[in-house]
Amino acid sequence: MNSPLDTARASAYDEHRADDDGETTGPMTRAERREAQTARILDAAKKCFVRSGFQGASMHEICKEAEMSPGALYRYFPSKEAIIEAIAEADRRQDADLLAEALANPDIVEGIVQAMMTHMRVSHENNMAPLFTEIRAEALRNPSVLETCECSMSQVHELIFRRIRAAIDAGQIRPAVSVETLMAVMISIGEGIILNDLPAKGVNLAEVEHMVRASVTANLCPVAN
Amino acid sequence: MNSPLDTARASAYDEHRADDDGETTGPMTRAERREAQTARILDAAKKCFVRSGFQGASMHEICKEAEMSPGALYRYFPSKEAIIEAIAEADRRQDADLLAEALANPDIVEGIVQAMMTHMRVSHENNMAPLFTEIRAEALRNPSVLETCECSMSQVHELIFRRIRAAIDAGQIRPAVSVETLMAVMISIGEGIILNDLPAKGVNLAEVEHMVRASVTANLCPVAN
DNA sequence: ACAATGAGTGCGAACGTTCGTTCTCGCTAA
DNA sequence: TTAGCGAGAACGAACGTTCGCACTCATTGT
Repeated sequence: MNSPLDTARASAYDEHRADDDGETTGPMTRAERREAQTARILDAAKKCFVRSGFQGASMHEICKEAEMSPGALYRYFPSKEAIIEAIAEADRRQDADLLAEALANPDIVEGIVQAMMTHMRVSHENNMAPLFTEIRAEALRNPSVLETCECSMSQVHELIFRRIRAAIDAGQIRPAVSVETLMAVMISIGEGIILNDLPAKGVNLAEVEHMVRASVTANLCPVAN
Repeated sequence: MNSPLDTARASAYDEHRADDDGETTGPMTRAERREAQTARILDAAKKCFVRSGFQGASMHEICKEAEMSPGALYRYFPSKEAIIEAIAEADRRQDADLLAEALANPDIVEGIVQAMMTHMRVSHENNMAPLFTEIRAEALRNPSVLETCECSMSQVHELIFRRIRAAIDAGQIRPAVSVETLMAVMISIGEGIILNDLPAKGVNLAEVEHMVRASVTANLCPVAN
């Protein structure tokens, strides 16, 4: 009937190059711009997902937050699902890296304590707890998000597992239960602490650390030196 | 233009009275039938919400699961929101009752251990873990669900708080941290264990109980008798 | 040096679908 | 007789996504 272009058009191709911070921005290459726009979308989507949930946030909402039209956004991600996957994967990878780093501590008890405490602190500072909650819920019914979680976590799982086995063989600790149970429960404890975002509730973090250390110590049963 | 009823209609008013189990069902009063239908809807909705999430499940999906038309369903609940609230409230109330019962144990350490273990077992048996995950996520952005959670949990909170204070005053336990931190961390641990649905992962529950007891004991520091 | 090119990018109306909800009417039970 | 219940088509709104076109800019041929 009528052409899709019979209305006046705004002057197009507005630049969005980092006008948020005062950074002086030189010219951008194609690739740089593409990367920046992708990050812009992920940033906006994260905000929307935290605010409204994966299912509750609409593409229009994300577009508005990213100050971008749907047509533009779809140049970067083929679907809403793809954005969800990208965000879930980035979050899980960041978590995994964080845990791996903390667990590098040669003292296994301190490694686990630091992993939990650092994870908790970083999650709070970056406002990740709501996103983590959302990802957990989504993983229950979205196979690709589930796989992302299992994949990134299996590395950490494997890491802790070997560390514990080595410590047992070296006679440093003598847990009363199987390594499988030890890991399952300690991971559950860690996740519970992260999800509850204790720093946001004004809980004394030094005391939390004391409790975490007491729990880990009680379950790993380090032998007296 | 045309009347909404110019097509053939199925013979209406099918009875749904408990044809699922073999129970012989006598005549039902208006009130009984109303209650049964309400329960039928909540049951179906719960299944759908577990399967698809609060936002992902559609009213049509719930209607199909309940074998009921939208028109019929809306006689019992004014909106989808109302169904979500009803389910969240029932779930939280059941949890609160369960915890209160377990905490009645005069031995405070055993009371807390039993609260966690029983809660975990019941959640698994009734397939509540996914629903709990969903409710937690929904509470992040749905004020009425949030209020439901806080209301039902504040009773349990108060209960534990008083029990711990009394035990401290009686010299039975000597925790190293404040009661507030003690509760926040122990509740986090409990929730982490529930959410992870350890029984579904084949974890040895006796060992889990051993670990939970070790953690609680280590943090409450019961004085030697 | 510069016009021509064409892939890359943004816009935003519009698409078809599905959503939560309403409506009307026939049927049932009190 | 009548108030309540159930069916299911239909509603407007909102959804995720697509479309056609305008515009930009790195590359290319001259």
